[in-house]
Amino acid sequence: MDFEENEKPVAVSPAVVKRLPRYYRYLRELIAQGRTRISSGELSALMNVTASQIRQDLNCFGGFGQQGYGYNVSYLFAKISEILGVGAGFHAIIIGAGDLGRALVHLSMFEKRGVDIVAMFDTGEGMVGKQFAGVDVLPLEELETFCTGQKVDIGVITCPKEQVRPIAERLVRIGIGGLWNYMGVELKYDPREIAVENVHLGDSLMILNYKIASRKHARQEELSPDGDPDTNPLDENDPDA
Amino acid sequence: MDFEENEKPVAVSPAVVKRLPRYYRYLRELIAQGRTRISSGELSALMNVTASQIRQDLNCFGGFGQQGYGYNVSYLFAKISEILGVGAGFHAIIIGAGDLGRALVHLSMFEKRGVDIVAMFDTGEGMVGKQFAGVDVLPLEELETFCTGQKVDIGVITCPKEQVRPIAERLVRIGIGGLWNYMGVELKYDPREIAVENVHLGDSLMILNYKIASRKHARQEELSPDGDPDTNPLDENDPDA
DNA sequence: TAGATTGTTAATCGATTAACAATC
DNA sequence: TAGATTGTTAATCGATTAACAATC
Repeated sequence: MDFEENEKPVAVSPAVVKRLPRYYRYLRELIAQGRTRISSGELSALMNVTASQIRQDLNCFGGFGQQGYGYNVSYLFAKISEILGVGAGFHAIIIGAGDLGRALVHLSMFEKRGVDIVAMFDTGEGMVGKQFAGVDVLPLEELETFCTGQKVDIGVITCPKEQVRPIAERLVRIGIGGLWNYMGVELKYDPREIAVENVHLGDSLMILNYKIASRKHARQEELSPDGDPDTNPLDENDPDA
Repeated sequence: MDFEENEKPVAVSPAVVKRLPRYYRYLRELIAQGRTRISSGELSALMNVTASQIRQDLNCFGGFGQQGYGYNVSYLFAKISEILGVGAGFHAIIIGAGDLGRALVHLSMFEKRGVDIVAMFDTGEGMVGKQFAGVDVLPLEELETFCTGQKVDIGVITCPKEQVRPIAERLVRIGIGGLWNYMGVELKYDPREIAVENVHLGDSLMILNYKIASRKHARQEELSPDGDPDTNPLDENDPDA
């Protein structure tokens, strides 16, 4: 339970939160396969994490299992879905109808997770008035009018870098629930005021670069004799990272 | 240096590696501003991390600073760039010329980080032969021919989910350096065989969802003065479900 | 009941922060 | 030199894993 006896909410550690979507994916897959029941041991083998971690993680939110039985797959999936706000009926708008914004609106990601894209916004003459995946592109000036006329929870930021901060500011003023920021511009808001999730694609590319470059170095080391058998061989099994 | 005296490579912790791209961005910005010198203390204030962590992180790779002076910004930037493989002249191909692939090829991300996109691949009649951002879309059958005829380091995977595993397999066989996987399909390879970096956009959206949803619950807690202290409701974070 | 497996506490491990001696 | 600030070791904190009693 994430409430102590005095009913004060206890923050779930970020490490745990980061793992939740992965549980969600695996459980969805298990349901698709018709599994009705699974133990932490079986799930651990499947996901390459310890059974202990699975039980510990799930117990941050409540006792979802049953001793001697394991977990009921659909019940557990329902619980995790609920925790992750799937089915909360969140509405999103996309700011920027450029390549990235248009790619996002076409992906099934949002609807698969119960998030409804209700509008896109752009300044460019070329884009305003068009439709992508059935979503209208509205002029940026109408942002406030639109958002007061209808519930909007998430602002997806894909506009040019220079506009990121002013637009974030406008969305905060509107009282939107969260920002999904793709532009690599760092936004500093009090998390109690607005939730921010940054997608740093460039950072991810750099990390891949690093892995490739460092593997090359390691290889070159391998070739030179010195090879000492009792080294631990870069043992990184983290499939997700 | 990440080599000990005996020249054995010591694995840098994933926590440190994840932070490197952020240092890279801040240093690039400092250079743009004309800064020539910075101390760990100043950088820590700027980046909102401890000075201790900055010094600790940088020292995994070598002594880049100077006591009593701090760090030379361009030197440090050059070092981090090198560690991250910027300027290593990596070549990338994009598998899948759908919305996502086309969005990626248009972003300046790759060239800004010294990675060259040398081709896109697709099966669809509609796409093969077209050009996006000056990059040709080739038929998927030519994957092997193309990659043996020219150095390719990175495969960006944006093709349909069902094709992800077979295509990854082909790229591994070709001996490509790393995969940048956007499709949320988990790939399990020995990191010594191929580097894999997964971009789970759906997971990121879920985490944002979680933050928004849990903030709402916290708010509601604030409002209700004090719940019944000794109830153990399995589900108090279930106002809407 | 006996076997299985959770929920949970305790032990271990890793990562972050603090402190300070080295040194520019 | 004196002041500043690194590089590095030691202390703290948090997260993961192991162990086991509770219990289905």
